[in-house]
Amino acid sequence: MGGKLTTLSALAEPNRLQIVELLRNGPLTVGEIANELGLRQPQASKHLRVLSDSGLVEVHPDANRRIYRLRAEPLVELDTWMESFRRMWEERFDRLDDYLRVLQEKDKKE
Amino acid sequence: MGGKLTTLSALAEPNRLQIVELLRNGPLTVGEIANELGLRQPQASKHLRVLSDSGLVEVHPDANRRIYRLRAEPLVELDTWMESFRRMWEERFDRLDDYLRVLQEKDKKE
DNA sequence: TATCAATATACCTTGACAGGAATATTCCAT
DNA sequence: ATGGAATATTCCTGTCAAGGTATATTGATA
Repeated sequence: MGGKLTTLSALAEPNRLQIVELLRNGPLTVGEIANELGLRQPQASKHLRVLSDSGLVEVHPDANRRIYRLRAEPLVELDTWMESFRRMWEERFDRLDDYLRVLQEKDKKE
Repeated sequence: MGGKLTTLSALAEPNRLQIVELLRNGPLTVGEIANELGLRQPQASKHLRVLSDSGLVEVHPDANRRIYRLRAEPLVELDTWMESFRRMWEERFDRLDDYLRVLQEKDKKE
C-alpha cells in the first residue's frame, strides 16, 4: 500500500479501472462486480486484491460475502500530485495573458 | 495517443514518472534527461518514445538534439477524470456535516 | 454433519515489457 | 568526404503480470 506509482499501476489496467469507476456508485460484492463487468470470479478477486493492496479499496466481510468499497486516500494523493501540474498550466495561461496585454498596449500606441 | 488508460500506463513506470516530473522544470534533451536520471541513452529514448506516443510529451528537433517538452492535454484529461472523485468526497463530507448537525440538534433537545 | 454458495488461492501458460548491447541514423565540423 | 556527437532502433533475454482452470476456504443451512 502506498505511493503514486502503486496507485498508478493499479489503475493502469482496464478491468481494475472499470472496477474503480463502478465502485463510485457505492460498495459492491465480488459477485456483483464480476457480473457487472463480465469477469470470471477468480479474476475479479485477483484484481480486487491488487486494488486492496494499493489501498484503493477496502473490504468488509458480510458472512459469506465480501463487500468492497472505494477508499479516498490514494486518489486524493494522486490528486494533490496533479496540483503541481494544474499550477503549471495556470501560470502558462497567466504568461500568455500578460503577453496578450502587452500586444494590446502596442496596438494603442501604433 | 489517447485515453486515460494510455496515460496511466505511461505514467505507471518509475523512470517515466521521473521523466515527467523532471520536465516540469522545462524542456530537456535526451542526453540531459538520461544524465539527470542515471539512465542509459537507449532506455531514455525508449521511455520518451512511450511518453510521446501517449501524448504526454512532444519533440522539437534542434539539429543533432531533440528537445522534449511536457504536454498538458493528457494530464488535463486525467485531472478532469479525477474531478468526479473530488465531488464524491466533497458530497461525503457534506453528508457527514449534515449528520453532525443532526447530532448537535439532538444534544440541544436532551 | 453434509452440502451448497461465495470468495480466495495455487498452479500453469502465455504475452507484454524493460534493460543490455550493438548498430543505424542524422547532423555538424573539419 | 570523413569523423564524431546525439539520438533512434533492433535484437536478445529475463521478468512479471494476467487469464484459465482447479482447488481450498469460509459461512450458512438443512
